[in-house]
Amino acid sequence: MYTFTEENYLKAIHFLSQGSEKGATTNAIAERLETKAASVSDMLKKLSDKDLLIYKKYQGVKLTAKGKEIAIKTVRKHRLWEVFLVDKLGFGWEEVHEVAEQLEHIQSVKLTDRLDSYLGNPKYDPHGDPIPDDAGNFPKRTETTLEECEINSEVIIRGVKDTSPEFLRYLEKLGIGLGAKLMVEEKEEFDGSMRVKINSTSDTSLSAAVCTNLFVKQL
Amino acid sequence: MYTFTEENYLKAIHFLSQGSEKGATTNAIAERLETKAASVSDMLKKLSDKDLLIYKKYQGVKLTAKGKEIAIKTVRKHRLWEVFLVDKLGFGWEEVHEVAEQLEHIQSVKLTDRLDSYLGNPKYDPHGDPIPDDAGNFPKRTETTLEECEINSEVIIRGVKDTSPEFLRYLEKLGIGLGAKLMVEEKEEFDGSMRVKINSTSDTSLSAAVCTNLFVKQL
DNA sequence: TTTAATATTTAGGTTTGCCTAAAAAATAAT
DNA sequence: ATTATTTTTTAGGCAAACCTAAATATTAAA
Repeated sequence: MYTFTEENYLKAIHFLSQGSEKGATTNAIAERLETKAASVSDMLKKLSDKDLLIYKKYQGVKLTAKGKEIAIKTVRKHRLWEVFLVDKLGFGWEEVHEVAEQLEHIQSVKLTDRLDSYLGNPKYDPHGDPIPDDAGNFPKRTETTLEECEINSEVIIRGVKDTSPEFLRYLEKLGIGLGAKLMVEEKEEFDGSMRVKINSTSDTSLSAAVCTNLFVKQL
Repeated sequence: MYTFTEENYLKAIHFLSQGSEKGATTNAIAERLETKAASVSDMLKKLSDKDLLIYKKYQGVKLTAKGKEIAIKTVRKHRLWEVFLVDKLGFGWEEVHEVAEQLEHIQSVKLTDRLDSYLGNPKYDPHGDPIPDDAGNFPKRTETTLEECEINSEVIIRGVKDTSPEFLRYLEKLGIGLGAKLMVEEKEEFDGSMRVKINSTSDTSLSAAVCTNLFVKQL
């Protein structure tokens, strides 16, 4: 029905529109898709003709209901496949994205639905990102970051904001994975770093850069 | 590394070269890929430039070692995914081909290998077709068809020559699946049909068209 | 063996998605 | 408010993979 490229554009625009009212800009889309602004302009015209987005020259774009639906369906597939790769095939959470970028374009409603139930209808992917259901609804999400936590609070790692392999590998090295328990022991005003105990064992100092990228649930 | 289209051409040529010494003809490739002969000519030139096949005008084509390797790797992925769909997700054997046509192009050696062992290193796909191993070697195969069997012989269904959904659904209706046991009770000289008992229960007459398309193993 | 039929290739054209370079619009700075 | 900068769009082109129509080879038939 839709090409890989079209789905990728819709997914990027969906992501970039999160929060902002104005939608996504040409340049931002180009950067995210690692292509040139001129190519994006081209493509926006085509997607607009297909009623997948609203496009007025120089004014950025917003997805239509149809465009949003396709974007969310693609995200759903991406995240379900990530769960599959980690839970069933034993991949590390830092190596699933690339493969899921391919698998997300497989067209078969039946496949997606069966996969979903085969995996036990997971609500979050291996990075803690929410998986929309069949109807496109995202599960609610605790969006507290570690940075916001008080001294002496105990928290469970629920997700990461930055999902780059570099960051994920660093967390791996620290022994911080989804579900890990952290105990906040100290907060350094000077640089925003925090001293935490990980899974009741090792003591580590986490930079502010790390703390702001960790979603947690208070215990 | 290679496009979907390239992989599909190589797979088609590999299939059409089975047995015949002369390789595949332009028309046969066009028919199999549901495209036009002119498009095939175009593509053969390109694949030849990439040293994936040997092409001399008007003389048909043969795959090079490299081309053959890609074709077999694609077949391997296709068949592994078919096993996944049937064994893990409960798809019917007549509906997996279409989805596997998409999944076979996913590029990730790790994925293929992990999938293989997750499925228990299967030797045959849901239609009884052999799955090449990591190195591209096909498991040996009993290529007896039901048609060749004598009266009173007992056989197990091992595969189908025709894998069209129509045929597979008809078999389903007859209660004939992979592993089913057949007892040959009668052979009709007139039209080549055979009267068989299926799984020690129902008695049915199978047309010659059906018999020639069933691979069996003698008990 | 010459003609007829079939198979294959060439020529020229389309669409998709990308590019660079240049023009135009929008935003920021003086 | 005019200039400078940045953003976006247009113009013109390219490669992949397809198409139709016409030309050329090959094979089969008379």
